Amino acid sequence: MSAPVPPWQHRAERRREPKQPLNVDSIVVAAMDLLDGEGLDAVSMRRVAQKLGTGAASLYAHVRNKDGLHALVLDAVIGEVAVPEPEPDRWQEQIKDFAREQLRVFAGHPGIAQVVLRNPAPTGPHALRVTEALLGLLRGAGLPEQVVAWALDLISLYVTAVAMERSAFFGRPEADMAERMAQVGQYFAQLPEQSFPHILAMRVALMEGDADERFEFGLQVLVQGLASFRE
Amino acid sequence: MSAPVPPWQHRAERRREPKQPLNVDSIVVAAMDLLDGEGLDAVSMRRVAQKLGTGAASLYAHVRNKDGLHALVLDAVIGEVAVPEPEPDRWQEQIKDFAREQLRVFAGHPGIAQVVLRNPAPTGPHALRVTEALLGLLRGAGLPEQVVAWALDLISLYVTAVAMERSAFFGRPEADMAERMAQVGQYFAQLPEQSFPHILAMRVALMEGDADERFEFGLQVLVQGLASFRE
DNA sequence: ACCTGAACACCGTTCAAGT
DNA sequence: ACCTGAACACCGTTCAAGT
Repeated sequence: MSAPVPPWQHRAERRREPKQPLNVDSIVVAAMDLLDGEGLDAVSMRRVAQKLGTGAASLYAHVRNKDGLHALVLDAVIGEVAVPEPEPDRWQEQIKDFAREQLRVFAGHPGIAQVVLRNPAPTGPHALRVTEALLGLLRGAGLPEQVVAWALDLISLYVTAVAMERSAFFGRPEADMAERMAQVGQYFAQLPEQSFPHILAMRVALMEGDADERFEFGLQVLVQGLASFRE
Repeated sequence: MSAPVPPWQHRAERRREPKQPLNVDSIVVAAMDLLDGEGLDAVSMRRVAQKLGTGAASLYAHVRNKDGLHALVLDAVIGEVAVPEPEPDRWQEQIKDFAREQLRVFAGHPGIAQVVLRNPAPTGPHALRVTEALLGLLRGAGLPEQVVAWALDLISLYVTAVAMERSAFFGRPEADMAERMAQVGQYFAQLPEQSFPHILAMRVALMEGDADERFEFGLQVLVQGLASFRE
């Protein structure tokens, strides 16, 4: 028979938090907290473990490795993407809406786009749901089958790349996008005209438009380009 | 007067290499060697310094930090991109050729595309040369000025994103792209038909085409989409 | 089966000290 | 001005040992 544990020791053992046992869900939640607050670089095995009151080694019983954890976080993020019911008459606008929605969600989790670009063709449950929905939109648009299949990847790639560009400025309030572009504008203005006539002539147009306008332009090019494949 | 250095000590001091003094060029060359052989992740301050027979701290007299070094390497890579003389009659084909050339160069330096996505709008001397040339192509195409300006970014973004996707498979001979796609195909085939009718119906088309065919499809969508803006 | 601390082999960057 | 070693504060992953 062992002596009962005195209460001050009891409390010392669980002083941090209720310390429920580890599981995949709590790991993903902790990882998403770090992602949203500090960006993808903060989602390290050690930081996530620290947030859960344990050591990095403990996570390996629940996730294969850091890439596996990032893939789980990515699917959780994709779970936030709302998908529409197809209305074939307005397929162009629906594709744009879908792309805007996906960009909005990705932009809310800075750096997550990088996981997509490093792990092409995600196959988590939520990614499948979104793929199915986007295929539904494209198949109602009167496009050849092969165009539908490749357009799926092309649209995702465009949205993902834009999302990654945007999160490049995360956590740098001083050197934010507007200021950076102003600096580039100054720089262009003082280039030698003989070597860079086009850049100098286009100097104003090159700086025109905020991030959203540029994204919209790309969407317009995409859907117009796709429409040229209609049968 | 000090005694002359005995020859065995003299040799001991410079036993590794001729050990010419550090400078930016030799640092960039060493970094590119690592990049080409092992990918961007190998281009660390410590590995580059090791290749030059010194310590990481010594590099900071010549480059601001790791991001600065990566930016210098990026511009050196862009220096390999050949640019054409504009022939306005075949602007669509010239834009495609330019994109193919840029992808070819980026693919030869695995991971470099990531530097572009993290540092939008590169302004190194070679980047300027390429920008000037691409603007020349686009301005001869009869597109509105604002379309030319935004198309410049859009084309670069597409090529960069594809390059990054491709280098995701660098150094993994086993899980190479073809095998990965075959696995995805198997996975799609066993999905429940009620939940994923579009994916199942499109299963063959989704797997069709190699990386180059998909890139060409995207180029076609881009130039067709741009052409819809002609005045 | 799950959890842990310690260890291993890495990082980027700073700094005082040397030349 | 340039170079250096050591230090600091981080990494991912493995492993023997615990429960």
